[in-house]
Amino acid sequence: MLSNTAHVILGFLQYGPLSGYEIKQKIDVSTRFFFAASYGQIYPELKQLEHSGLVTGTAKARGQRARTEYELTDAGRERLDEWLRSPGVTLEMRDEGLLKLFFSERLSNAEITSRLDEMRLARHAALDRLHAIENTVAKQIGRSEQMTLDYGVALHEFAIAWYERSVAAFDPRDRSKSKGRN
Amino acid sequence: MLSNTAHVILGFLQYGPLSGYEIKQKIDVSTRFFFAASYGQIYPELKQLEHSGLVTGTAKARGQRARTEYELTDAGRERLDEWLRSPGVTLEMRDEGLLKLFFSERLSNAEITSRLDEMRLARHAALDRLHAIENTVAKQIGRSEQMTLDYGVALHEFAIAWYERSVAAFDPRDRSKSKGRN
DNA sequence: GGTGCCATGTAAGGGGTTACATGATTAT
DNA sequence: ATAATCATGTAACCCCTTACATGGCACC
Repeated sequence: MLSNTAHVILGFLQYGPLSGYEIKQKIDVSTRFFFAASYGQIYPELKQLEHSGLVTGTAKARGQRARTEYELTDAGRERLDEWLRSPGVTLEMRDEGLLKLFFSERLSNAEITSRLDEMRLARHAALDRLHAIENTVAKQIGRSEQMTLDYGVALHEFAIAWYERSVAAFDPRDRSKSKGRN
Repeated sequence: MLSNTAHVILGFLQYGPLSGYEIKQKIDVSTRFFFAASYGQIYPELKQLEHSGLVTGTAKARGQRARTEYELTDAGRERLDEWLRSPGVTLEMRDEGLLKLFFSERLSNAEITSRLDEMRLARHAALDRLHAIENTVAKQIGRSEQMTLDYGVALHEFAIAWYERSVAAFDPRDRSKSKGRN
């Protein structure tokens, strides 16, 4: 069984050879908001994928700077396709803000609306990052990549709307208090 | 620094003493959809929290069946409050279905709409579980707990609507294909 | 007497992050 | 010259899940 990180690597390699560094960059400007990965994961995983014969690494130094490009083998492409054609099972989320809200029974309305406001601002920041990505790479990405970006935007917007509704429910008279970005 | 799991434990203990088993049960019918935990986490964490003086365990056997009830110490309550009053930082999600969609550039429309349909059904199942919880415990839970349940329902409904819109975008003429639950 | 729930735990392993270490190259 | 970026990697650690192990109790 391959980890999801392994599948992400295979996924990016389907369009052509990449170095570990480049894969990390791609993740940071695309899947990051619903699937992150770090170097500490990527480099060892690449070696293991090579060991299993799903990718091959080729030394492609740039000047004196060492660099290894990886590309899919036939087995790797097959494995990727198999994964893509099977149902996606894991769906996890960890939302510390929501967790705090859940346990905030004893807090004041002001305190709770502060948390909600912070959550809203965090979502706005995430939205900004997505919009920035849209503006830089959106022209060169495909249909399904565009869809996931779209989902991200819609999701954050949904959350923002929900926070706003909740704040209003806590604080029906005073609508002037929410800080910034309205 | 306490882990989120530790905070969840403290959070549940604020309303009265509980055993590890009971904490796990509570998690499964409440925070589970945005924060899960297993026995392998809970029992060791309880011991560590006791070691740090944030909870105290008392043997409360039921007949011959061993049972340890934990309750918050003053330090534990203080620590919980501190956490509740600070901004919630971590917000992660891992959505394997979305990940597959992202890499599905080369798949057929039928294949992609299959994935979307599976995702939709999974969300429906999650919604059913939330509604079941609402019907059983909703009367005895507080305002902020109710809000998080609410969020869960709204979130799944948002996702379902998005999947439906996306399937329609792929398959504008044939609206009859989506399997079940319409 | 078996099934299912109550109740507690541990061992092994997976998956992941953070911090650190090293060095080349490019832009300012 | 120096900061930023390219590029690769490892060690330590954290958090968590799965599987296993044990046994009492209740109900049919």
